[in-house]
Formats: sequence, structure tokens, C-alpha cells
Amino acid sequence: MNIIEAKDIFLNYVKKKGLRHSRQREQILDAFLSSDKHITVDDLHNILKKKNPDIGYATVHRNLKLMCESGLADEIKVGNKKARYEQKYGQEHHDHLICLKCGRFIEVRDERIERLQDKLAEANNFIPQRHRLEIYGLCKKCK
Amino acid sequence: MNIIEAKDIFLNYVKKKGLRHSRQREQILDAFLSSDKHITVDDLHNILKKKNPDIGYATVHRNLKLMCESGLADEIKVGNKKARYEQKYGQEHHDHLICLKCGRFIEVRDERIERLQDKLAEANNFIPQRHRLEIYGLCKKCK
DNA sequence: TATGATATTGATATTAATAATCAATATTAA
DNA sequence: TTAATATTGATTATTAATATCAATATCATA
Repeated sequence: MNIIEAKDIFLNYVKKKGLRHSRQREQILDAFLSSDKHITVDDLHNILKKKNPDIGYATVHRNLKLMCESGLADEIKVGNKKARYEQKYGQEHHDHLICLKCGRFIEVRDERIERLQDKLAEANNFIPQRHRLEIYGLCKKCK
Repeated sequence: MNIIEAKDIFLNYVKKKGLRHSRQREQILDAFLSSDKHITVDDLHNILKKKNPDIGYATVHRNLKLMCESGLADEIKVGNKKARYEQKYGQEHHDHLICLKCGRFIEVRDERIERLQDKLAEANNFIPQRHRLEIYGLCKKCK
């Protein structure tokens, strides 16, 4: 994945919507794009505070939402836990194996499942837009 | 599905855990078992208040959680919306098509997807315990 | 470059869902 | 019948997400 390209996508989206550029916006974008997977607003806020102690939680939250809107990020909500965000641009859609013991997210993808899901929707006269498949269990470290 | 049988499962679970029987517990159980699919705590509370105006929200909430524990009910959380509960005992596992416009839940099941999911987990050295597949889009009425 | 319209920020308040608390009461085993 | 304790229902606390708002920053245009 090309970070420059991803940044352009977002900055163009911002401009197209008549929104503005800001120092914080760029810092949050950079930090997110070089972050690990499945990060919470808190995680990202903590990383950012090291470089810019004045940056606010609300600003990080708002900009993560905006990144989701732009197609750059994806939100994952599990139960009543804090939302987590992962990079989406240039990544293929994938599902998650979620370990009930250590909480680890493992990304997986199966073409056949993807195809069968579309067929399943179609068979029910349903137009699928997106889906979410999560398999809960024990990862190899915890089993 | 046999309601008597389902009731027994729950009442035995309650006894086995050293918990007690109560009028409210039984009323909530009965109301849940004769309720429609995908009901919220509020929905069930409102139904129950008609028969017993004194029954409290917290009691309904607690007992729905207990029914989940006993294997009788299943909780469905979508985003930050209110949790919904559906009957699980005697029902086959199924997935959901969720309409983004009208909010309808359509229950679906595909054996091939079920099998492929298990294989996918296995291939990742992961022991699956349960899964959740939700396909979001537009139902036939809304498309 | 200066200006003015307005988007952004950061602190805080609000909302909403869920779960915890607790005194009064109900249940149950002995 | 009694004693131990689980349950109830009203209320409060907790948590995460989002809205609010005054101060400030951005940026198109004069």
C-alpha cells in the first residue's frame, strides 16, 4: 500500500467536501496510516499526544470518522467494546477471527465464502452492500 | 419448537446454578418464548407491563441475560443500537441479512458457508466457538 | 497581503445503552 | 417457622459516542 496515495485520497475527499486542511488533520492522518491494525480512538490519541500534547480526543475521533467516510478507514464494533479502526485503502476486504481469550484479531479471506454470500443475498432478493463475518474462538496461542 | 421443553431447559439451568424461581422470572420466560424475533429489552418490558405493571426494566434485562447464559436466547448487537434478543433453543443457527433502509432482519442459512467457515478457522489454527455473519444491504421491499 | 466567512479545534456537556447498587421483599432448604 | 440469601425495582454509575460552543485557524477573494 502506498501511503502517499492514501493520503491523497483523503486530502482530496476533504477538499471535495469543502472542508479545510489543518495541522491536526494531517497529523492524525499520518499517525493512522503508520499505525497498527485495529486501533481505538484512545490508542491513536495517545500516540499523537507524544508529538503534539495539545491534540484533543474529540479531534481524533472526528477525523477517524471522516477517514471512514472517505473510504480510507473501516470501523469494527464488537459488542459494547470501544470501536476499532483499520486501514481499508489498498487492502482487500477481509473477515476476522477473534480470540475470546487474548482478544487478538486475525484477518482472513475466503473467495468461496465471499461468492456464496453474494449468492445467498441474491437468492433472498436482497442487494448486498457490505458484510461482516466474525468467527469467535481460541487462537493458536490460547487454545 | 417445544415451549415446555424450552422452559424446562431454563428452569433447570436456574436451579443448577443455585438460583431461585420467581413470579417475574417465569413471566419473562413465557413472554420471551411467545415473542417475535429480534426483540429488545424495551419491547419485552412493554409487553410484560400489560400483564404486570409493576415489573421493572432491570429485571427484564437481567433475565434476558440469564436466558442467553442458559443457551435459550441469543443477543444480537448491531453498531451502537439497542441489543436485540432472539430464541435460540431448538432453532438452527442462522445468519442475518439486515436492511439498511427499514432495519428488517432476514434469517438465512447456507450449509456451504457454515462448512467453509470451519475450514477457514481450522486453516488458521483457530478453534471456532461461534460466529456472526451479517450482510447489510437493501431488502426486496426497499431496493 | 488583508479580510471576512466559516471550518476546526479542544474542553466539556449530553445522550444512550448497559450494568451496578441497595434496601425491601420473596424464596427455599432445613 | 426460621434463617440464609437470591430477587426485585428504583435509582445511580459507568462507559462510549457524539453534540455543543467559544476561541482560533484556514483559505478564497478583494
